[in-house]
Amino acid sequence: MEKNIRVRFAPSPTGHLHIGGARTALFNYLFAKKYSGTFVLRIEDTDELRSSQESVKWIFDSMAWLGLNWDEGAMPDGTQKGNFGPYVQSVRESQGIYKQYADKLVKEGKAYYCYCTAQELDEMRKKAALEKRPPKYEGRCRNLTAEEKEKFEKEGRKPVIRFRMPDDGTTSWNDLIHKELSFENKLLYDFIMVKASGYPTYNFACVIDDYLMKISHVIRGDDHISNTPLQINLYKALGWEIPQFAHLSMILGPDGSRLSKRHGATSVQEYKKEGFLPETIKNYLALLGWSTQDSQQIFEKGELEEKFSLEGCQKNPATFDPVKLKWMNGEYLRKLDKKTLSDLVLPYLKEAGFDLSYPKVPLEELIYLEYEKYKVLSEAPSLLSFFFKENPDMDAEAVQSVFSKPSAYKVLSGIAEVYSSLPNFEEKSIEEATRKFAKDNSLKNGEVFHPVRVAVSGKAQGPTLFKMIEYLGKDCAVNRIKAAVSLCSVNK
RNA sequence: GCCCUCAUCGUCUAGAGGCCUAGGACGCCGCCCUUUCAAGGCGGAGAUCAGGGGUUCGAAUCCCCUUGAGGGCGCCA
Repeated sequence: MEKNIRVRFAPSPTGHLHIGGARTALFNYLFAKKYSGTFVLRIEDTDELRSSQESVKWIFDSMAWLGLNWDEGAMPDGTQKGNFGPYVQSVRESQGIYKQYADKLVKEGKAYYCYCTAQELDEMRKKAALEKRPPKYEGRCRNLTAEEKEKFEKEGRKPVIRFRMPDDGTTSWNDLIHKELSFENKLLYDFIMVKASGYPTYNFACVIDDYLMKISHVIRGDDHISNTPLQINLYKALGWEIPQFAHLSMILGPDGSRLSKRHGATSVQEYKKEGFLPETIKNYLALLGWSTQDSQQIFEKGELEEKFSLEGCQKNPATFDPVKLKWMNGEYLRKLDKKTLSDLVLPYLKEAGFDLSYPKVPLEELIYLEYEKYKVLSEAPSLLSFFFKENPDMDAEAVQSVFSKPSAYKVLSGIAEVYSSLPNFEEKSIEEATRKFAKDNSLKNGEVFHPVRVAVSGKAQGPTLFKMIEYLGKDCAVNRIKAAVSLCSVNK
């Protein structure tokens, strides 16, 4: 690869970091890592109405959580890191950076003031639609005379600055993912560079900044393909070198439409809250639109950074599959050691309002008992609840199916005796005693194990039985079994 | 309406003219392990490579058309 690879992620702070945005950030990050380039974070807050400081913070938080650290750009503490700052467009605007280039283009006749109002534009579009013409701006203000301008100014109209698009020829580029892409200039339109408020628009600010920040590769979503010829013409008008472009495919929801809120969780923050690991999100997102030649699924730490390439990127859109995401999270969760898993699960138990002081054994032991069950961290409370209270919630179905067996009463009353006289209340001795009880009473193991499990945990399914009983402790286990005796429908 | 893009199992994908009677992964089904649920192991179903034309000795792979899907046509980004 060429030297001085510089890429950027340029989110607009109008909400949480979306899963699609996170993927764009990830691909830029991976590309930079792969080629030892520089990853820049630029804040594109030129939407005065929707941008917010809060959103900037959310984006920083999500990026940090995912481990997508940037080498240059706006930093969470408000500073600007790097030699091409500031990296916040509103700040750049206030320094007159955009104005300077807009003025230059106007002076050179490559851009012009347009006095059309929003309402007028709207009417023009409606009329065009009615007449089955493309709804593009027809260049009404392209050649305004000084008198006309003066007249508009007197009316108090605030002009915008439009780029004067070439009338003929074609604009094409060799997209790193899509190969040759080309547009006829006559279909392009005189886009607005500077709004009436003096703020730059996306298409304008983006080009100015990518150039000034020496961005070598613009890696962004497919939805920007039609903006690209506009931007390329701007580069040309300015006489600037055009960067490489790579357009990533979109992420679709299960119904085939663009992933959005109605498909469920879409922000990185929501996935974090649900209990997905950042490693999972990174890995899964990487596989959405990219793959290795051997279709590798799980990547160890650092592997993505090493194996990523634009060549492996898919042109067609990918459907987001929450089921596979969960499977993958389970894979990552199972690799965690006791301590790490426990630290991650604890907040969920706290939030569920559990009495964490109730269990007599270390919490990390309890948590680890079910380690291969978790798909997302938020499932932990329901899996472990019976460890944290005097009387477990009894699952009606389990009670019905297990305690209605003729042998249940005998088993539970008998085993309660066995357990209470057990000197060493440990997994091994509990198991031995339980098996012996079954044998002595000519019962199948299952006939004994099942009712005991339900009696002790309230559920038909759960952790390995004897370890679970040990962790509950003798008193607790015996009490629960005794209490369950009364639930047996056949009393003999 | 116009422009652009895309098209391999339900889903993510491998595949860059013969290695493909199309491979992997998720999900699904079955078996094994097992006190349960998982996890794990093994096996299975599942794609005439959207359809139709070409090119070629030979096409999932190249070309054209059709169809379908997505994106854009904002003083949003």
